[in-house]
Amino acid sequence: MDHHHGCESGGDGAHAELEALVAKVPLFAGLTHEQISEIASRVRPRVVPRNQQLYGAGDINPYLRIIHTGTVKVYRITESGHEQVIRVLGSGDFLGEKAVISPSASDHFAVTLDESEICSLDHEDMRSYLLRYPSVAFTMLETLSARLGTTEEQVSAMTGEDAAGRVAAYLVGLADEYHRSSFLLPISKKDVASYLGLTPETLSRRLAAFEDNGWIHLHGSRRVDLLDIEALRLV
Amino acid sequence: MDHHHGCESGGDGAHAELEALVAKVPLFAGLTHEQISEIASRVRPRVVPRNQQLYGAGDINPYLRIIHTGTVKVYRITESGHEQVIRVLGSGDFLGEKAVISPSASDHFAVTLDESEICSLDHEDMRSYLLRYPSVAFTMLETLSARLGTTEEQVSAMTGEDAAGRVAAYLVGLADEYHRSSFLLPISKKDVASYLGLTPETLSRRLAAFEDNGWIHLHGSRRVDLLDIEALRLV
DNA sequence: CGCCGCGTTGAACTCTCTCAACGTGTGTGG
DNA sequence: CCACACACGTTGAGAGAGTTCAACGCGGCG
Repeated sequence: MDHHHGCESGGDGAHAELEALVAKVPLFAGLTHEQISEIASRVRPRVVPRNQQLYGAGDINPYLRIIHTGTVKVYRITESGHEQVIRVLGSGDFLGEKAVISPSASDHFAVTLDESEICSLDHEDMRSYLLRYPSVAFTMLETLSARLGTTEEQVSAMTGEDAAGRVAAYLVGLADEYHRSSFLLPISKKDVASYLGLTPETLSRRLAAFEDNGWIHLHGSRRVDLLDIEALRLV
Repeated sequence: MDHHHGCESGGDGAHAELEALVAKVPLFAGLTHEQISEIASRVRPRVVPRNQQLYGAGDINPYLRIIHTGTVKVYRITESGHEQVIRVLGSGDFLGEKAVISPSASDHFAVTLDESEICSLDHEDMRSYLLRYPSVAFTMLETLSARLGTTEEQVSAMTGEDAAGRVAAYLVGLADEYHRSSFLLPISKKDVASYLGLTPETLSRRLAAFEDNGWIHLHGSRRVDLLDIEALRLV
């Protein structure tokens, strides 16, 4: 009983372990034990090292991937060669749903930022779950709908807010998400800049200005303390 | 058989008409005749005059709306009072799905641009169809996934392309959609500017520059002829 | 027929990007 | 374990693109 890749050492033990993992995935919340078990039997768990590309533009990527631990960055390269970070995924999130829903070559890239545990599901299997288990489809609708809302807000922010406004909103958003006013940036400042549609230089200047105003405090290259959230909310 | 406005005047005739209407909606493609009939019996058709607001930010909007004819503009007002056009809907499109999927106050506005025939579905009913008819949920997933892709591209375009590039891409996109190099803008130039994240002044200047280059020809306030699509594709 | 909003044009301003140089830290290989 | 290298991050100065403000012509809806 020892298989090669990572996770699944033992027979029943590993399977039970895998079921527990699958049961924790929000996408599969609300399924019965049997249904979870069925899915777990077809899932391929894997430990992916840091900085590994999961797929790139042009790839036909046949898997829905679910992140158990770690972080994944999804980005796109524009025609002008400019890198645009689309979103950052963490525990419980999934990616690759587009390939499941409407198979076609991917137009973006996905890379791990930390060592990550990721489960892969063949898209034929996933399709069958979507059609057989309405709650899975419904949860996926919830997720896509929420993601669409976020992306639409991003569009508004790009044109409606200036650099300072976007940076401030981003920091306040992180504080809300973590329920803390001191936190580590989930991605490098370079990537934050890309996500906000700014150059690294501009981001650096805005952060420096916020610090001069006494609104934030920067520590090391990732830690941020928000000292005056109200001031930041007012842009 | 003369009904006032398509709606619910007569008995069977009107119902059969309504079924034919529902059967044409992409969202309900693939359903059996009985299922279509069930949905048709719960649908509320309505003719909406031009420039009528369907719902606004803050409203709790309990309907999924399906557009049979006409055009609807969906937009958002940013904190700074800036209007941002999110998308423009036409025949076969639906809106209000967010209220169905995760009920909450709307954060955007929807207005008719032409007189439009629009069917409303109570969100409890729609929820039940989503859970009972997997193909409906799947089609909705397809739609949301495609819309998400479009919106993500919009984000990239906002930061990766300059004004000329966005205007050119928009014009070429319309030509592709209509399969014609001469067409009418679906919305006012003011709204086009908002959609592209520009001021009306900048849009006007870019269009004038394209016309000077002999790439396009403007006629009246809405008609556009593309004279050199290749030049436009190269930005 | 009149009016309001759309669209256009002009000129000045401001914000961000670009280019460049320098400091830092992180990961790697000797 | 240390040294080096490369990518990240910061700071400065300059240029360019889009916005803003203002005025005016035009057209469509009431």
